[in-house]
Amino acid sequence: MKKCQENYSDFNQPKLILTLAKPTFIFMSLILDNIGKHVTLTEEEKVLFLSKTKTINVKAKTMLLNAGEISRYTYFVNQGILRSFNVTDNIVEHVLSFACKDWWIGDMYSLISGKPGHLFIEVIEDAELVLLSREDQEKLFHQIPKLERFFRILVENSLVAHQERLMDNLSLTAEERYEKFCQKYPSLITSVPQKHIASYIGVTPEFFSKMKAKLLRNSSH
Amino acid sequence: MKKCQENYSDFNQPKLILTLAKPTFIFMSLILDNIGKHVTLTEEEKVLFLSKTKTINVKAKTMLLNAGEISRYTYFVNQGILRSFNVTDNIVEHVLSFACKDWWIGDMYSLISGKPGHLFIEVIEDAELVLLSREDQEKLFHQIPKLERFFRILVENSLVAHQERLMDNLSLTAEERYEKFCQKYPSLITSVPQKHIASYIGVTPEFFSKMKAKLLRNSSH
DNA sequence: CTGCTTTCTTAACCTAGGTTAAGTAATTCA
DNA sequence: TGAATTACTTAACCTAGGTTAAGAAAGCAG
Repeated sequence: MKKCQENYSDFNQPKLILTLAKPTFIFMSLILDNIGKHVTLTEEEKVLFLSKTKTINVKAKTMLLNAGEISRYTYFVNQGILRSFNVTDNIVEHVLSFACKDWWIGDMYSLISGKPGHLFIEVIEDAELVLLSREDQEKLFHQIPKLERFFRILVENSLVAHQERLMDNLSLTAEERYEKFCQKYPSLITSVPQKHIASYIGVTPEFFSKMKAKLLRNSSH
Repeated sequence: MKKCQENYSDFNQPKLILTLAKPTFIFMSLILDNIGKHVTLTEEEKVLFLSKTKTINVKAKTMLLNAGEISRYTYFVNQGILRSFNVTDNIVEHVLSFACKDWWIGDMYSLISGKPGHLFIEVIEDAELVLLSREDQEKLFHQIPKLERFFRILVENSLVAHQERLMDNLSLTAEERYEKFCQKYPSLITSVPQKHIASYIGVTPEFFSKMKAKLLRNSSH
């Protein structure tokens, strides 16, 4: 737990230091494949869609979005790891979601309301991201109705996942929630600081540490 | 807390005892007005949409959906109160959501996966409901793209609400969550059994009762 | 109106997880 | 490489909320 004041405030002046990049060749079709899981676009539609996106490289620790800012972009992860979280009492962080390769992340509240959001979005591991602005997204919904279908399905799935997590938080112990986390995000277990995992499942880093020690003790003997 | 076994099992044989009803005149346009909040349909589109819906009257205590069943319908509430909940260890209920006049409710997981769901949907107060089957809904998405837009927006809003509730559960006390509940559902405070409110905010009925007594004591003097 | 069922309350006791604090291991960056 | 920061662990103590149980109140069907 840390004072977020000091950590995030210096982000305000220099404004996003990032590298505009031609999408790395091996990732060019990752986002199209992702869309292809739910709808089939024509070649022309693919080109039109890609023309509205920007691809950027961002270093670990970059804060892509601060609470209180209006969010314009939805992010698709070609590579790397991000997290979104909020901060209560200026101190305690709560991780809302992680995003790794082939996942989408954004501040839906700010995107749809156009108001300042409550979320921070931070790069945990150097990342290559595809950006889609809400403005372009909505234009694309008119030009390519299949894209609106795609995002409708994407949001439906996300809603179901959030409903399940809500119920899990009400009915499972911290240990059981950790087990589910491990199933859902196996790749993250070792690659993000465990205090963020603790925050995601809803316990303090201290309790998480105690819990993990207990799990080890029980499994080894 | 009760054994759900006895309460719900008798629902299986007689299958939905309900009254097929012409939508009550005063509610005829409630669902159209609701849709009109986000998209504008032509008169023909309205007629087409309504032709795919059924309106029914259901008595309090009817179980519209049991966990383990495949859910075919999304419900819109013209009048009355419903709740959706799951049951863990065959005993403990967790309320996922309430729905009163002008709200939508359904088991999104089962609807989109086509698999048996985990939710029960129960009528708390005699209700008039508009039913839309997933099958018809998807046909309508092709015939009236604006309807797909409407549901995309509806689900986006629902996602934001669920994200906020998730964060609230991680960061607020039971008392603060109750306060938020009162703001969000003022009409329910007195009209649903308070054990359901306790469940919604994530505490036991006993603790809820204790908490309420404390609030009263503090406010009165 | 009456008995039965469901809901609500109260109270004593319990526990999962939080807090504080201090020390140890990793990272990071100069 | 080594000082400084950040992350993790451990342990003693604490508390919000759970559990169990029993009685009171309120709904409701006959």
